[in-house]
Amino acid sequence: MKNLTSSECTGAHRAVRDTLDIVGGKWKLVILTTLIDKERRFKELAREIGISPRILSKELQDLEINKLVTRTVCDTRPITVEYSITEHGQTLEKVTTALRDWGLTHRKEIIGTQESLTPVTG
Amino acid sequence: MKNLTSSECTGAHRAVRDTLDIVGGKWKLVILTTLIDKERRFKELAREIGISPRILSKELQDLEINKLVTRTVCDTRPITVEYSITEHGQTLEKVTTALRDWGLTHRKEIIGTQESLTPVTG
DNA sequence: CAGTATCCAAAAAGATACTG
DNA sequence: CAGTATCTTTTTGGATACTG
Repeated sequence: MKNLTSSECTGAHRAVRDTLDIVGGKWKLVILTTLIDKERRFKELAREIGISPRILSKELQDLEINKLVTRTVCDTRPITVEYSITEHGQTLEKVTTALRDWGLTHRKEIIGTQESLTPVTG
Repeated sequence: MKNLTSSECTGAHRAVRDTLDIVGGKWKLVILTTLIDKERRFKELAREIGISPRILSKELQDLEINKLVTRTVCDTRPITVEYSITEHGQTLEKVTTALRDWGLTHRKEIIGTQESLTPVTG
């Protein structure tokens, strides 16, 4: 048997890190899962998820660079912009599911065992 | 019909956020995947993954609070402390796998399409 | 050895006013 | 409306010296 720690894991570690770098922030998955429902305009997103325009703008740019959302300028008056999730963005579903399932499992594990402490989230 | 954005998604969003809060930092999954191989002492971990003692200490405390690792003081001279991954910690494997798989997929998607930009990680 | 204390840098997030 | 500019705060990570 071999030493997994830094041989076989090298590529795996990087891949895991990649994913976390891309969708691991506070807003990325919130935005994406919101867009799964249906496309939104900039301000709709801002309102619905409660995020300031500066942050939202940055997050959407990041997502667009990684081809997870598309940005479409609509020729209206005034101009509106629609953001949609891409097919590639939708491949994150397995990730989201895994995160959600484990989160639920963890709540049971932690809350079932010790009640007063707050090891979870906030 | 109902407004999915903040009704049906509430629990799911929270669960996803929980997981990211718990293992989403720079080191948590690195530490855990290292410990899957075999248990380590404090300084071994510090050396192997290249992390400063202050950060490592904090990360291990977080992990212990969430029952992902156990801390065992060994009655040696001088004292040594061993950290091991728990069974609960090992249930993160599905999460890690999902993150890794998507990271690999994403590299193909991005690198296959556009070569010069660096939308991935660093 | 295992960890804490102190100090510091960088990144992430947020409030808010402003522009085309 | 869709953003950007500016400023501030919070969080995160890190170097390093020190203690039991």
